[in-house]
Amino acid sequence: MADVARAAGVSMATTSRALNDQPGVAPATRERVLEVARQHAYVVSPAASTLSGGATRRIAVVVPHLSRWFFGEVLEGIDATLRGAGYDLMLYRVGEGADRDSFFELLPARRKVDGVLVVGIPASEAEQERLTTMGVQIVAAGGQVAPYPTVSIDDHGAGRQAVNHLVNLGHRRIAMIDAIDPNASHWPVAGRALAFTEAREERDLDPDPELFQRVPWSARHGAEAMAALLALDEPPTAVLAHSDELAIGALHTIRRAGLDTPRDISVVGIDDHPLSEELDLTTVRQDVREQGRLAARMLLDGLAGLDQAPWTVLPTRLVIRGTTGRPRQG
Amino acid sequence: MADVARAAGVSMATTSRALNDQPGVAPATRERVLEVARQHAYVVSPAASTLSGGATRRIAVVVPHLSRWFFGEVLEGIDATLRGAGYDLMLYRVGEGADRDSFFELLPARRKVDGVLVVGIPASEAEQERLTTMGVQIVAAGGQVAPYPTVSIDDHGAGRQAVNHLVNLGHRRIAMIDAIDPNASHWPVAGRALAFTEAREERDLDPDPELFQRVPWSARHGAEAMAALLALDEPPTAVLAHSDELAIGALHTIRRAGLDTPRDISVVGIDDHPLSEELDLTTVRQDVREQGRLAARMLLDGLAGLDQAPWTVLPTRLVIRGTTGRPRQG
DNA sequence: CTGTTAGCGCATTCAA
DNA sequence: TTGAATGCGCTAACAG
Repeated sequence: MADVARAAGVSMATTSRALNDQPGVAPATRERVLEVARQHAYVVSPAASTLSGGATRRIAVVVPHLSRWFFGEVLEGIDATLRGAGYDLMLYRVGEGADRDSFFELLPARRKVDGVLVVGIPASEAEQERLTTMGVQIVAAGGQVAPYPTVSIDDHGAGRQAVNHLVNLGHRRIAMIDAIDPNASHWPVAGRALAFTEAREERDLDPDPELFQRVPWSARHGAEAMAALLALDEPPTAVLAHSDELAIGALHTIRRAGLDTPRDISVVGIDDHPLSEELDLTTVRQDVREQGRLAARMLLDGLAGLDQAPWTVLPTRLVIRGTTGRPRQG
Repeated sequence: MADVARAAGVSMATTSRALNDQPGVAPATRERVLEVARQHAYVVSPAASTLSGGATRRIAVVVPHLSRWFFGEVLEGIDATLRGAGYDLMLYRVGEGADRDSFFELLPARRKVDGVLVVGIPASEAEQERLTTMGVQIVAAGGQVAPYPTVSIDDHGAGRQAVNHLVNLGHRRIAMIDAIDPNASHWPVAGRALAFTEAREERDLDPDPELFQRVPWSARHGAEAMAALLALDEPPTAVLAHSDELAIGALHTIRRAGLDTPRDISVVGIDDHPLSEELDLTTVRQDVREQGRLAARMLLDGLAGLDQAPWTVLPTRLVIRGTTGRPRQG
């Protein structure tokens, strides 16, 4: 930078200010500095900036999975917002247990990032406090309630939209295939299952406990759960799946059994996975990418000292496609 | 670090050496320094290390997409290897055009990372040169041939495995649904289509050009392409899809048309997408996560000054499931 | 509006 | 094997 300063005939301080869009530089001077910098193909060293008390202009994004559609989609949104603001994205995939602990232990102390975006897993109060006391902003995204700024959908409401759709079609013997994430000690999106159990009482559904299946998150497990449901003495007339991936597995079991949707059984999922449109799956749509965008925006706002909404809830919408219909004998 | 040095009764130089596992420190001294550092919950400032001539211990991973299964899976592999080596992962999603240019322009000059892992998109020679001259290592992963270390599958071979399977079953009127990525100027995995066109000649297949469809990468487009194929005067008896996502779309069109696989038509994909097992799709399996692991390992080796394999090709394997069989009048 | 000065925290010479 | 000194490149006070 010294070279640029000299070539522009100004001091390093002015150069720094010009390069960082800071106030207190005459427009003409600023332009001259910028021009010289361009000629020298000069770019500031982020390491030096950081060391000198500045920020890192890096954001850590913490996810429990990478190969699942939801997380990729959130990342797209986060990436777009961060890049637009000139921030870099550091990706951390942390599971539960040791590597998670070490993550929350080491990251803030090392001052590697200005903020943390936690996606899909709740950070404990201790972890949160650890971050904020180190001056690191934190925002969460994706199905959870947290004591810090959060953007998510209303999982409980989404579950209701799905169940109500089935109930309104006339179904009474409704099953749910719920998901449990083996990689998470707390399951953030219990709201979907809650909506189901509530509806069971409020809308006078068949309370048979065998109609509630809980399996790991995968199409295969969805298929197995569906097989178990079909094996019941009296199979359900409709199934609510915690996610589209589970629903897709269920659909396949139904087909293999020689049954048809929605003639023999209805299936509704939640998410609106890219393949769902093609598989004609009725589902509750959420805008995942937008959640990423918003969460990143909130984090950036916090970094800028602006007020943040404490909890933003994005709407969901029932998308009726071909896998749901009235039960057989109306 | 000064505090630690004082508390341990040694100089900063010794402290630095001890903390960085460098030679020239008496075991006893090293242990004492480490112990003091632990008590003080001290961690080195990466910014200061970098500034002082050290490396960043950061790797940039460049991908064209984030919400597609393949890229999430590669990232899982990369992340695992990088984390194990104590490196951080900076994620860059770059498309084509302006933001891509600016990426390759700015990243190396800013010395933000020690190396770059390019996934799924070929870097031009100019871009590659720009990186290496700035002292940044580069390794590629995923379906492409590049003038620098690369790990991929043999796309041509994978295509062959798929076509041969169909030919061996007795099919002669075989169609291909190829993928074109609207986000990429160069399409790296042309090998799959090449295998198809070659087999057409070598194995005496029906050369009807209408049997070759090329569509954007999505289940929906796969479905549309399949509809076009079914609308032909003489539909194919088998279809090779460039990827499982396209194949899944095709399968759905087939079902909607009241046809059955493999009775009326056979379908084979490439990838072994997580949903393929559940949908019983015959496919050619590739180990995507391993590609990520290996690519990261190669990059790390290069950084360490070790020899790198110039081009590593991972095996693929035909997985015969329920969507392929002999043609109707065998 | 601009310049001067003083660190930021570490790795690395070169001596001892 | 260890220590003292130097500089990495920049930003933030403070002065002018």
